[in-house]
Amino acid sequence: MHRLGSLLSHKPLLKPRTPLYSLILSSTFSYSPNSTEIFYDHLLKSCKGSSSLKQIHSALTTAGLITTSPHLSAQIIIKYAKCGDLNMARLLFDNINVCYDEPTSFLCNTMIRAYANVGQCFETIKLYSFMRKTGTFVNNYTYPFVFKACALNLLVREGKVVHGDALKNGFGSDLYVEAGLIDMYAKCGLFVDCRKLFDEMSTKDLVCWTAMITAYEQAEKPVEALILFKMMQQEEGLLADSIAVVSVASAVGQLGDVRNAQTVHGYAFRKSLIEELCVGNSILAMHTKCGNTEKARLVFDMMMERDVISWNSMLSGYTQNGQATEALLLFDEMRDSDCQPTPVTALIMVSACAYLGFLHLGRKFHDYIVDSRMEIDTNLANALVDMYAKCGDLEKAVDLFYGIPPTKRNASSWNALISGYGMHGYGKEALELFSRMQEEGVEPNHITFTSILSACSHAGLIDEGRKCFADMKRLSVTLEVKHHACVVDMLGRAGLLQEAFDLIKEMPSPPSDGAWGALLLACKIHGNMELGKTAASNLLQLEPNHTGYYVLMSNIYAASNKWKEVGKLRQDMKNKGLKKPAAFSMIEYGKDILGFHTADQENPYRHEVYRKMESLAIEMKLAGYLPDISCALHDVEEEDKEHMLNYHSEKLALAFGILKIDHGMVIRITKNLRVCNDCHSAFKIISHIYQRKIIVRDANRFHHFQGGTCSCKDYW
DNA sequence: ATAGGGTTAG
Repeated sequence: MHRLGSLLSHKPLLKPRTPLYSLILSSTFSYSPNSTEIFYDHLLKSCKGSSSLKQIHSALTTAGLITTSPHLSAQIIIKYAKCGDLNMARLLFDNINVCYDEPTSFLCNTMIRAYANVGQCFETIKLYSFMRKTGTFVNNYTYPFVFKACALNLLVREGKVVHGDALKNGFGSDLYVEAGLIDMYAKCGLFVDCRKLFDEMSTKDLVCWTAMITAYEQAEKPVEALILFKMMQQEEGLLADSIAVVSVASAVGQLGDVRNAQTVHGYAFRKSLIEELCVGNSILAMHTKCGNTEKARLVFDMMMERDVISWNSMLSGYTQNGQATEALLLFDEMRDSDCQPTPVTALIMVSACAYLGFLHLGRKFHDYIVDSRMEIDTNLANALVDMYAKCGDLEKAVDLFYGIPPTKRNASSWNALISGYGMHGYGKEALELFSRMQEEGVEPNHITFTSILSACSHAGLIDEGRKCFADMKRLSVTLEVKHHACVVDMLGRAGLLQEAFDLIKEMPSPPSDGAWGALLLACKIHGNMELGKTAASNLLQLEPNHTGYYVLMSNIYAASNKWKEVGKLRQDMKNKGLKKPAAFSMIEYGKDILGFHTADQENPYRHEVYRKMESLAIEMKLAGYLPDISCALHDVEEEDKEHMLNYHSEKLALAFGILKIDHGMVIRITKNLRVCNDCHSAFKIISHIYQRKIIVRDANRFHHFQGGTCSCKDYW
């Protein structure tokens, strides 16, 4: 930074020439190549690869053209720069400059461009300074390169100095220079300077508008971006080109605005812009961010060509919209395509496995990453830590975390590990890690606090959770609604229903469905029908079509034998066309993942599994287990309820595990819905009777059953 | 003979 600053403050040895002088220069020396030059020019233009370039280079040297033809020397420098051989380009540049009395602007611009394009700001600025020292005319071609280099390296100070030079030399109202400046100020985060410059421009072209729109979009101010886009169309009558569409699509995606998405899509279609790869990609990503994977897939299927960004966008679109299975299927297609997966692809697929809880598949992707020698950067390593934790293999998650070099661990790395410990019920460990994270100088963020609060809730660490919440207020961390919801959940599960309700009433912003939902769940666990009604009526205003809340409330009524109320809720659901999501449990068996529905009639193992379940029921009773029939929803005889409980999907999966999985092995089960009270008690007893370790994942929490107890100490 | 604005992951 300092070295660059001193470079710029150098007084030029020669007075820089004025624009007028350059005009004279360019008209006097207007260039026309001879036939030899045209021949070599052609050769250079058609040359591909560095070996043929070297051949042409030596031919040019032999012919003595390198030092006598400014055109050809510039062309070969451009070519070397494009091949990434900046050193050779520079060597040529220096040699040529020795041969001429003064370097030419064109050659310097060419060299500056080469440096700017790869972000070598130090060399860019050195060369700019060299031009000024030697009195080489700095022109409207030079500035955009310098600004680009400054933008890429966030060198605001240097950029401002060059900005001043541009103004002094009369290039302040060159559209190319101004667009470069807008972009530079935006990328450096100086939005005020950026907007001021933009507003003060007498004429603005499409590029300047797009640069300003992109500035807002990148700063996650999509509303402002769209306002500006409307102004551009209405006040200036400018029509968006493909780059403008890409930027606007991104803003619409941030808003998740379905209607605008349709408008942008329609525009891109009518103007045939959607046929361009990058436009197609951005429209695709826009739809997935609006939650519309079907539309996105339609765009994807219609694309004439696809690059890795198209594939990655579609894959992540599925994963983020809860269609991880679709992502897995699409990945198979990708492997048959001519697109090679990148570390970003791997990251998406690892998150898909995390979402599904497919440990076996997650391991396979991990192997795949290692086998294909993909670079595992911090992001990918974090995703792997998260995946192993969410798939139930906490030890492996911990291993991988410590494999990340301490200097490379960021907040997300710590968050993945902390939430991992929290999910598995290790609240004390999560809190310890939280302290260590801060000791090592990593700033906790809102996700860290969510993980910590939820860890306290899962482990029943009420006092610690309260303390943490108080600390957050003290540390002036921005308390979000979701943090309150975590505390409501913690208090509620612990049976402190009134305190939880008070917290909801005290919330600074209107309670989210998450907060009321946590309270409703607590009411179900602790059988509080009155408060449950309050929670449910608030919830049904916020989320009238959320099936889960209807089910919870009807569970509460059912537990108190209020069958009329249960019937009413059922009728409401029917009228709205809502269906209770089917309970579904999966168990890992060797390399397979086997699924069980409630009272499964199609499972190939159902006969032996049902037999085993019947004998398990007897064994459990002998060990003192009492069925918790409040978990059976149906308005039927007690005995039948008991019977029905035995066919909950997770119990069937467990019976299968006891039958088929070798005794020393952990039984891993994943359920899409929360495990019910009765299954929870049953699993504890079975873990004791059969001396098995059982790990169950439900709704993002783990239960480790062993020796008759559960890691969650019944705070679940 | 050289130029400015852009898409995926977290």
